[in-house]
Amino acid sequence: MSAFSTAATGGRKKRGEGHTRREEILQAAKELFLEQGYDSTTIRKIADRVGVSAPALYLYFQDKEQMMLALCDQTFGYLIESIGEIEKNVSDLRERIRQFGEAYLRFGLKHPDEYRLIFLGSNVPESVRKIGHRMPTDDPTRPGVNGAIVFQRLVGVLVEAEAAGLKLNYPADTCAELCWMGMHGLASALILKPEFPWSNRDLLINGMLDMVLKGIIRDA
Amino acid sequence: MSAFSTAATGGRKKRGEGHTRREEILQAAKELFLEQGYDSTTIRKIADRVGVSAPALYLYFQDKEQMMLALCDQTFGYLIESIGEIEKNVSDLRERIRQFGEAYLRFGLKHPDEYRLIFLGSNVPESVRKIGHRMPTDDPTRPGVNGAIVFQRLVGVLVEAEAAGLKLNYPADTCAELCWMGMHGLASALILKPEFPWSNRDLLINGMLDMVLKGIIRDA
DNA sequence: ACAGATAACTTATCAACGTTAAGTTAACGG
DNA sequence: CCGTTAACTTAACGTTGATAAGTTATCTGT
Repeated sequence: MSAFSTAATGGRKKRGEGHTRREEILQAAKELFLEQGYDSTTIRKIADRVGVSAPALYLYFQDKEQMMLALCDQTFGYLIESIGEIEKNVSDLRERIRQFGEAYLRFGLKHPDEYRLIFLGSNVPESVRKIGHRMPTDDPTRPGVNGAIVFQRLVGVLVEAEAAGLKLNYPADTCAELCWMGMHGLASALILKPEFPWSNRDLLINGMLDMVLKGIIRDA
Repeated sequence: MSAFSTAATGGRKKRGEGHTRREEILQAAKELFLEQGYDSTTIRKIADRVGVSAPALYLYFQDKEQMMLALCDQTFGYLIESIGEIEKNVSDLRERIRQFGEAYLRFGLKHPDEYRLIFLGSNVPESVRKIGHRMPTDDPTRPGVNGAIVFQRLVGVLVEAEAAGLKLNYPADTCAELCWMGMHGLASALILKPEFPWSNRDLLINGMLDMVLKGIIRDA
């Protein structure tokens, strides 16, 4: 009776193998979320792609939202990684700030759907929208902290820069907020309105980075 | 049988008075959208508040989305008005740009829900998300152009500023985009994440305005 | 080998949603 | 007072996220 869908993964799992089903569900959900967006990705579509019934998903996730949270944490892990590499490789602090911004931007443009889901809350329940700034101190085991960690790293490098003698125009946290807001403004504009006749993308990126650095760090 | 809801507005309209019903629906929809957001505002809730059945709404609007579009146009009319006043009263062009930015920001913070709906597309169908940049040239009679007009005015003042001798760091349209992106980044951050421990709001606003002007206009 | 126990499912169902079809009522023009 | 039709209503459809309750298959202990 049940038509086998494209990525059905065989029959019932053996005892103790439930976690593999969980990963299959996450994989299918990720594909569908990226293909069709959050709203259009229904529980039933995910279940079909995995090859199980819809209620089976509720054995592994509390609800649709928790699937999204798990996926977002995963994707944002990649951004945290690349930020870690910049911290390791770029010693000049002004340049490090700039590369943070650029990495953030490139990440957003490379993963527009995840970016939307975390930082723009497009068609996502409020609790998902909030995970972009959920603090790790809240409860480090809860999903969704990875979005916030990115911001904390930015504050970190700014504090470090100030300690190293760079003159900031505002307190470090204010500077971090302004920096993030500038980057976020650019990212969200390009992501939300791709059909707008924006001027050259690299010109905008470099312009924004210059603008932010100039606005935050007192000129040498 | 039908329980009269809070704002029920009497019985059936007389012939030719349908447009007043239309306005009642818009008013109820506006209240509910602002109280509960787009998703939570159901057709049935709107109909209840007006005091009619749910399908009656479809006599006046094609669908839920068109109600939102009509409301957004209305609200953005206010911003266009205040921008018009700035154009009339502020002759210094650098100051005019700054006040444009501030007006935009204050407007966004005063009407966070409309802002979200137009510029952030939070829980709104894509066609609603797009009206923030729908060009008036597309079809001036269609609802939703008011969001775009705001941006065009910004381009206008920048072109004017350049003609008047102010030195821009980039082409005028690029400058307008960067300016808007900065303002939008700040507005959307404050609106989407109100529970984040932002530093002082006025400090952020002035900081962003300084940052943008400094980034766009070459120093005198 | 066989009897629970229980992980891993399914089928049936729910209430709520946006929307449509089709019928009803009431106001006006002649 | 009759017919047209604007202004509605009731009933229903197909989908959605989610739950309840039952079923099947695998493992453990004896």
